[in-house]
Amino acid sequence: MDTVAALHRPVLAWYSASARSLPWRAGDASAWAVMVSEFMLQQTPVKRVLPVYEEWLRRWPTPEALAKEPAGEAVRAWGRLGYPRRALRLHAAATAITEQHAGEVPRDHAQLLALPGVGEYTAAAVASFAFRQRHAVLDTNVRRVFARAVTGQEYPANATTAAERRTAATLLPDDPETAATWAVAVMELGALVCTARTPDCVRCPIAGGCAWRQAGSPPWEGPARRGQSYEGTDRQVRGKLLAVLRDAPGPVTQAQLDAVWADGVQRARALDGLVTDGLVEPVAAGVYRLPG
DNA sequence: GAGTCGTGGGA
DNA sequence: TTCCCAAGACT
Repeated sequence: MDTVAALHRPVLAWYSASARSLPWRAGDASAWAVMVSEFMLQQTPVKRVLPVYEEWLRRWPTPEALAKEPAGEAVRAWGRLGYPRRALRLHAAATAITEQHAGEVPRDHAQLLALPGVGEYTAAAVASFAFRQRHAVLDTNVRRVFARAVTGQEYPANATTAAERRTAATLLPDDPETAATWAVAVMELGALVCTARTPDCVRCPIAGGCAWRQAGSPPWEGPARRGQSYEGTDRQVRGKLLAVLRDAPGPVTQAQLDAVWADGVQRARALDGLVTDGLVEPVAAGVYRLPG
């Protein structure tokens, strides 16, 4: 289909001219560096990732370096990025890479997918960005660009569909190197131009062929996207509890934890969840620490 | 498949 | 100010 190939040139040209200079995109960025960035970028804005990423790569330049440290150090160094289980999983992935892959991030997509914390998106992203392989990379940005440009809807559905995978596969350039650049280019287009709230169609290289624009930019009529209530949830309590652990040099007491949330029932439930997840370790009666 | 899991900044 | 949501994974 010429209509397919016709999308490639303008998007690739736009990316060449407009891409952000990000450390994990530098020519000397290792596969490990790419993997660290992908874990951190899951549901987290680039701006907040940057300083933590730099610190992590300086401190742990290889999977082996991270694997040598207690998981709690990874959790502490995660700082306030959010979803701290990612730190635990990244540490576990580093351990698996060290023990099962001779310290080298695997190039094989299936082996990547088998690592802790690596799902469909991250496996494709690492294989594509770090190893320049041909994979469809479907993140929230890409899904939104395709929903608009191809399907003519303002937003994609909540969960990735088979139709989206077909679309992504169809649009993927044949040449692996070109496919890898295409993947990051579409993602960048979604992040900078085809944004969720107020797309900047004036600067969009494919606005002329965008199905959503051609349809008059109709508003989203699908099911309401689920909101993320936060205030008063267990997640908020977990965050407060873990912040106490992160900010303390060593083990903390029950009293220190009790001080951050009034509801004892909810507080106990949240703490129990953190212990179950392996983010917190009981050391003695009423004493807790980050995992050793 | 729907719920859970943090955090903070921009519109 | 309030609300939306930002390169998902896992159960």
